[in-house]
Formats: sequence, structure tokens, C-alpha cells
Amino acid sequence: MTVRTRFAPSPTGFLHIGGARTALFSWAYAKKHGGQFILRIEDTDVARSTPEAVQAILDGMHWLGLDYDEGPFYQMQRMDRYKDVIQGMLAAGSAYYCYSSKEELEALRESQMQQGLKPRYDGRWRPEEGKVLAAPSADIAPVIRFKNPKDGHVVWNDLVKGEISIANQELDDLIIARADGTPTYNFCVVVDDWEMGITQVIRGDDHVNNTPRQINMLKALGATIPQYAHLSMILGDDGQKLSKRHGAVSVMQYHEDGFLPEAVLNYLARLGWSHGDEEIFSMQQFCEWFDLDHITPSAAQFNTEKLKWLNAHYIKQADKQSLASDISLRLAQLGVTVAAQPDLSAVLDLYKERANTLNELAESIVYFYQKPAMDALAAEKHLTDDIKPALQKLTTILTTCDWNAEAIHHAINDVVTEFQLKFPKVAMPLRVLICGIAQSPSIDQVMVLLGREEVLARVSTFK
RNA sequence: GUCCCCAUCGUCUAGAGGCCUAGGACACCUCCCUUUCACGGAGGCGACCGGGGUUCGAAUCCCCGUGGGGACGCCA
Repeated sequence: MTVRTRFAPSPTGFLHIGGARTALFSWAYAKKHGGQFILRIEDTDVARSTPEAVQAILDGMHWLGLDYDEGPFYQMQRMDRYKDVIQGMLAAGSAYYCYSSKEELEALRESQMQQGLKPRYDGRWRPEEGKVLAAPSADIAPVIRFKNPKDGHVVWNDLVKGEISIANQELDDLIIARADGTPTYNFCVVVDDWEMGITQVIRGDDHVNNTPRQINMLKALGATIPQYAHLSMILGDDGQKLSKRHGAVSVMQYHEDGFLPEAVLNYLARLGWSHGDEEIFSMQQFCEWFDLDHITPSAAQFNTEKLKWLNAHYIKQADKQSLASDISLRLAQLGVTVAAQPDLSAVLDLYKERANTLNELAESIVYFYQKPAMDALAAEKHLTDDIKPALQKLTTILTTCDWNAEAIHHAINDVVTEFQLKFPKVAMPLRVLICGIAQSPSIDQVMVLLGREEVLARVSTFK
């Protein structure tokens, strides 16, 4: 049987880091087994679903390169099918109308909680042999409930967590269609997973409790039951749960913050999954290695520092052309126009080993395209009067010497020797005058790229 | 409250009874490289939640406890 997995987000917000990992694992599992990966948008909550959120999810998937073989399918477009299935269940007696009002249910829940019980529907409208149901009140539009088995256990072998067993006694008759007739999540999932031929449901840990109900419905429908793999949640950097209010950022935020999709993907792959000691690997490699056996059942804390480390790695490996075009965009956002000289690619060659993010990289090379602001501390430390004669002499040599790293290095060396100084004594003031700060790559290389004219202009500001 | 799940360095993890004196990675510290800062290289610090079993032997299996998390919607 071909493997078919799906990612089924609800479009009520952007694609966040947890969703991205779920998508990645489902995607990789399908790839590994030569199967299909399906994208399904679960938009049955009309009140909260938005087209913007749909787009945000699509954008996030696209940025990460998580392509799907089928879809996106929209559940709202499958309403007729769901309603057909519900009619069939009503006819077969595995579903029934319930005329309890919301208020009535709310009161029930509260009294159960007070008694220390698990709040659940008491089955007052559930048809039973020999049971006489009350007359439905005309002013209440009924919901439809699934008639869950009362006895026995639902047991499945979770591909991540192992065997999980839940007593049917713990389960109540869940609503599968609202009063307005629209089907609810747990029901649509069942129909879709069934009809789309999903073989492995890989999803968040928060769905564990839905699984036995879904299995019961699948059984009632005579459907094949897929395998389930429940992924534990991802905690924020501070160990707290990710939520809309707290740290649950969009994957696109990582794009804006200067992370490469390769880094985010690689990081996510290692969050909860491992392949021995492997830390850095391509998605192609990941798809070959990926398996459900090596997923940790416990929650994982997100660690931005490690993501940065991976990002730095992928920046070093980045394709020259695409790195240059990305960085020039980011420079533009900083209000910096990239001139033809110094050549951006050459500048990046000098700098790409030094940055953790693309934003850092862009910021660090601004001084090649506009005069830097002078760091006061660096200036105070290095731009001392006693160094002026040496710099004066250096300026003279630089005006006429060859313009390459070697020649410039010699020029500095000559001055160092002549004035009986240490190399940094000359290089540091030079660096501060040219870069505005006391840190830069090899100063002679920086000077080569910046050009003689601009170097002399900047050095001459110190007299 | 009830049900379900989880538990190895600060963090991500390796570990399927002897290979564990518990390995790797990020972070941190030291040193080397050096023209500053990075990069890179070499070291270092640092963990099996507690208690009982089972076994010749347990990080690994079982039970209890503790701690954490999830679910309990006419949300998904």
C-alpha cells in the first residue's frame, strides 16, 4: 500500500514553528516511502477561518519548500459529502439528533466538574432500547451526535508513543454536526482521512484524545483505520508553552529575521528526531533517514542559539548569487543602496563567515556603501594623537602604492617598522576610521574592496 | 477534578539489560591560530527525577511516588 500522509492545518493564523515541524515530518515520511503528501485546509470553523490565514500557511510551506502532491483541499468545499455521510449514519443508527440547549449542556458540565467528574454529555437524547425520549422542543435546532460505544477500550499502537488504551466509558457522544447543519472537526477529519486514503496520520500531541473517537467513527463507517503518530509539542526558548500571546512566531518571521529555510528545516528536523550524532544534513539526506522510530515522545524546548549556529553554517554554504540578491534586498530595507563598487559578492565572500543571520550580515557591510557612524568608545581608544604621524606617513604611501592586499599590508608594515610600533597600533586606528568600529575582517582586504579614493577620504578625517 | 501522555548535561539529543568511567551537538570556560572581531582547531565544565522491585547485572524492564504537559467546546 502506498504511503499517504497529510498536513491539515486550520486557517486561523499563520504557520507557526510547531505546525511547520508536523508538516515537515509528514512530508519527509511520504518522501521516504515514495508516497504522497497531501495538504488539507480544515476551514470548517467559519467564524475563525480567514483567507489571509490560508495564504499565510501556503506562503510558509512554500518558503520552506514543503511541496505537496495533492491539494490544497478545502473542507468547506466538501460539505455535501460530509452531509451525505451523516445522513447515512443517521439511517444506520450510529448517529442521532440531540435537542439539548447550550445552556443546558453548560449547566451539566459545571455540576459534573463540581462533583469531581470528567465533564461529558450524559446521553439524554441517545436512543436506547426500551428508553423513552422526551418530546423535542420545537424552538431548539438539534445537533447531531455520534453514538459512541459504551463498553470496551479503544487501543491503538501509536507510532511515537507506543500502545495507548482509552476506555469507551471515558468518551461521550460527540457532536458531529452543529445546529446549523455544518459538520464539526472530528467528523470531517474522519471522512477525509478515510476518503483521501491516508495511511499514517502524523499530527500534534493535542490530538491524542481525539483519536479514540475518530477510530470509533471510522469503525462505524466500516473504514480502514490509519496508523497514528502523535508528535509532542514544542516549547518556547524559556520552556513555556508556545501560544499566540507567547512566542509562537510565524515561520515567515524567521525569514524576516534573516534565517535561511535550510537552517530552519535542519533545526526542526533535529527537534524531536535524531539519527545518531548527525546534526547537519540536507533535506534529501533527511528524507532518506527519516523514520518514526527515532522520534522522542517528550516535549522539546526551542533553542534559538542552536538555530543561529545552523544558520551561520548555511550562510557559509549559500549560493553566491542568491545570497547577494537576498542581502541587497535587506540592505535596501535598511535604506542602503548597493553601488556597483565595491562588488557585493566580493564583500560577502569576506563577511559571510562572520554572521549568524542574514540581517546581521547586511548590517555588518553597510559601511561599504555609506560612511559609517563613528563608535565613540573605539575612537577614544584607538584614535590617539600619538598615532597621527604614522597615519600621515601611511596616507602618503597609500596614495601611490599598488592597490592590492599584499601591497597595502606592506605599506602598513613599513610604517610599523619605521615608527617602531606593533602592527595593531596602526591597524586598529585605520580600522576604526574606515569601518567606524574596532572589528572587521583583515583590514588590508577591506581596504582593497573599499577602494583607494574612499579609504583616503575616510582616513583623512583624522588630522 | 477526571482521563491520557511524558521524564538522560542549562538546551537538543545518543542509548532497545552488560559495548556507559553515559556519547554527540548548541551555549559557556580555557588555550591555539591571529591584525581587532569572528571563523577554524584542541581541551574543559556539565545529566540518567526519587523510592522500591525483577536480574549475576538496569539509564534501559515492572510498580509506586514526585514533577511537567495535554485533553475534557455546537474550536481545530
